[in-house]
Amino acid sequence: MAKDTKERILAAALEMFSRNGYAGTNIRELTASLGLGKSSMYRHFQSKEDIWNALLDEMIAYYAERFGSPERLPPVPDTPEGLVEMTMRMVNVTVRDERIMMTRKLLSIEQFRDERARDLATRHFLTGLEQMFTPIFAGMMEKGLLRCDDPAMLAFAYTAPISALIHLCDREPEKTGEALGQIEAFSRHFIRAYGTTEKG
Amino acid sequence: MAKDTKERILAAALEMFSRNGYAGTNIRELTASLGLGKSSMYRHFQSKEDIWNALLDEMIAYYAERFGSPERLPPVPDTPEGLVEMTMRMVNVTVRDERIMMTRKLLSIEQFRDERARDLATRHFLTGLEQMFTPIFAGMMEKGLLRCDDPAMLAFAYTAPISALIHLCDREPEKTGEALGQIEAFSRHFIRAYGTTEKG
DNA sequence: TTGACATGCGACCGATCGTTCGCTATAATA
DNA sequence: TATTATAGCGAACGATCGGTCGCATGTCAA
Repeated sequence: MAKDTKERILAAALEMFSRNGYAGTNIRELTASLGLGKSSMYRHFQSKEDIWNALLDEMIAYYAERFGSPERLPPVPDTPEGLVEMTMRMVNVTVRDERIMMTRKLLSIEQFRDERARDLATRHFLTGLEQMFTPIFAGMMEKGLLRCDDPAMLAFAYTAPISALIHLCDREPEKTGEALGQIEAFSRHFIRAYGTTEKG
Repeated sequence: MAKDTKERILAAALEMFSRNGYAGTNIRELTASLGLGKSSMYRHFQSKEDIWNALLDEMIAYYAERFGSPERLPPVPDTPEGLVEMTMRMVNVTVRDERIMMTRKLLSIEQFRDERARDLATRHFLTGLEQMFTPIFAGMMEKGLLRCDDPAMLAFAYTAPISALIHLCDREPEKTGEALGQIEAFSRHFIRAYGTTEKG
């Protein structure tokens, strides 16, 4: 029961922090949204800032588990179209998953205030995707699916535009469908530009 | 004197909002940073939110004047290297200019809370750069400097990675030098990938 | 049954928030 | 000069903030 409440508080904190920011969130609202008294929160956390730190711990651990482990790497596609499919599968998850979306929004809001949030933001928005796609592109080059080039540079050139459109989905959810279409179009464009065969 | 104070308040608001967010800023600190009494602010603005709205007005007008007008478009480069030079010139300005940097940070923080901030964020981070580079790339294609392709797609593929690295500079200013190097490297890579000649 | 512990609650605390008030000094207008 | 508007100030207001306190309840081991 206690453990459950603690997790529910963290979930509510993620939700409210990602909407209103840390400073814009008060614990009365937060606990009330769980049908909990204001003071009961202090049975589980020492302070508001303690919630923040615990939430960051959780986000960092979640990211490491979900995106950081090497064995979690998606397989190298066998065809150019396989890259598109893999990309769209990943993007669809990352855009629709409420928890991941709230995490991105929270990091956007708090990246300048907290050092750990700053580091996690860089990983979420930039280096993480790049590091994930570098070995994939290296593999595709070995298979002769992509022209030989610096795989890290290609990974950056591929993931940064996709990341920009994911941000657009966070900011303007009503454009999600349109953005997903743009991502797919960009992915095919990318293959046309860097691929070895003429047919996309 | 009055006009001057009003502008100084707006400047201080941009500075503090971009550091601590709207909710994380209090007017006592804000006015104190100007050597002004707490209550004097209300001679110039009706409320804290009024400051916010006036600041947004200013940011929107500033963006339109500085980046929105067609006559402000940079000329089409005559060589591939000219694109790199033009890019680095623009990026250097946009990364070092305190006001533009604070505007980006503010938009990152407040994009989910305010509709006008949301729209301006999309323009700042995505569509603005794209629209600026689309005619440039179209011109470079006409000049035979780039392979014929969809200039809008190329503009997106070019500006989104640069935008991502500009965000990195905002988030981790100590990496600015490194990021500028990466932008230049990416720019040359882009020309190698899409250009018509072999030499970068 | 009893004692200890965990978990919940409402009342309350001091601090801080945005904001208003009454007052003064200055500068422009008549 | 007399008047009026402007712009500054500190004190104080009510509301809300994060956080504490004492108490009630439920669970479970002894």
